[in-house]
Amino acid sequence: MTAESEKPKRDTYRHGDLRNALIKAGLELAREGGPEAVVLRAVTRQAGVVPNAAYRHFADRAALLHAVSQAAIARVARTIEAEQAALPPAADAAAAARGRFRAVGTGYLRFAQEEPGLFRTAFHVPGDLAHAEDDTAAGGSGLTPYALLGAALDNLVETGVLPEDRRPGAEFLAWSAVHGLAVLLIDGPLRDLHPTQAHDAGRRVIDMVERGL
Amino acid sequence: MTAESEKPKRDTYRHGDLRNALIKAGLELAREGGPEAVVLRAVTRQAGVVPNAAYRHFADRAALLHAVSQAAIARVARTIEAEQAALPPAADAAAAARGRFRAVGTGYLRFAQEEPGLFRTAFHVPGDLAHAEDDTAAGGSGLTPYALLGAALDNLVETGVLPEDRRPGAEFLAWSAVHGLAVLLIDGPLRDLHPTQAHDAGRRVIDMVERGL
DNA sequence: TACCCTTGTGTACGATGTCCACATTCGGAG
DNA sequence: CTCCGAATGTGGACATCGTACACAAGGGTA
Repeated sequence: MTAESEKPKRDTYRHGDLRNALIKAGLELAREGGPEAVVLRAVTRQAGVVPNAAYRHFADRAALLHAVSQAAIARVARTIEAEQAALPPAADAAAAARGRFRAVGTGYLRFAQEEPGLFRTAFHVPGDLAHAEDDTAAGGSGLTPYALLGAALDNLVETGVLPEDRRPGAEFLAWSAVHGLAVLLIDGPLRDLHPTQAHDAGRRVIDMVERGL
Repeated sequence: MTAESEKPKRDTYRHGDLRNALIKAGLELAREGGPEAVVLRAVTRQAGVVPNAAYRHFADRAALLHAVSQAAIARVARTIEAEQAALPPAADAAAAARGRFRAVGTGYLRFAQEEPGLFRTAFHVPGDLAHAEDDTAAGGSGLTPYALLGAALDNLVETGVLPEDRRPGAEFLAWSAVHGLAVLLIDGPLRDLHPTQAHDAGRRVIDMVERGL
């Protein structure tokens, strides 16, 4: 039991890239077990280093967790981008904008289901969403999930799908609905829904948002 | 610093009502600090009892936290009920049903803002929502928050405000939106919104739900 | 080559959750 | 009324955690 973990035995005294190694190990632990599984000692153990070594790169456990959280947010962004990239060609600009908008929600929800541990870590208290502007939380396009949502909404206005006067604050409405569903799906009563049913629930929520925005 | 807490010095060997005392102390700690502040040793300390005494009433810390969580959910229910009770008389049955429905969301959001620690504790992983049927989570009317929402939706159908074919699964839609906003308000980017603005955001989300249901 | 700043190590401390054996008391059976 | 077992609280111990402090190793630069 004790000797199951990797033992990346280092021959050099210096690690070379500890900071990233710690974040990587943190992501692995967060993947199964969520934020509370990101235990400082476990992370350093996995990196083959003594616990205190972490303090050369992070002020404390909270700082480490924050970095891991940012990395997780970046993965959310990537999933959304992938969802958008996989979209079939649309009839017109308006339809394209709608598709891009819906893909934000779909990708977000898909990530929540496929990687619940990372999802919980990504949006862990406090203010991970608030610092969602840091580029450490961005995906391949350099945009955070929040920024991706904003861009999609802008597009909706440009193509005339969404009236301009409804634009302000629209991200809060959309984000609220989709994030709320994600929580329900992860550890609420919709926890063990079949992926197909879950996808269906996602469709319904996004429908509601489109109608109600 | 250390000697600030109450010292309910017991003269009797038996406490008499430890179980409830522990839950009460847990609620106090959860109030400021959320679920992670419900520390077993701190709880027993506050009850004037040795740590191990808790194990006579709860299997482990998780069980204790669960009980505290249920109590917190009950408070959510009470807040919703109060919100509904304070409603002005409505013109007709349909308007009344609408009011009751909106009050569920308003009360929920109010609780989240006024008692963020308890709110986070109430809906803490895992499955507090799933066990939301226990009567330990019910308010004065004997209904849990979830049941209150369901009842309000039923009422909406009865009075013809909501088409019957839209009823199934409607609680998920409504709950998703409102809960998502609550999270945003508590530790998302809307964290430090003025209460008035927050209330406004709540109105907008509930509007969206009504339109989009 | 010599020095110093960065990075990793070792040891130690207080706090936490939980286990085990023991002490105290209440309530019912005789 | 007494005694005894079940319920309840105590005391001590252990592994693990986050973190502080002093020290060691080694790489970059003068």
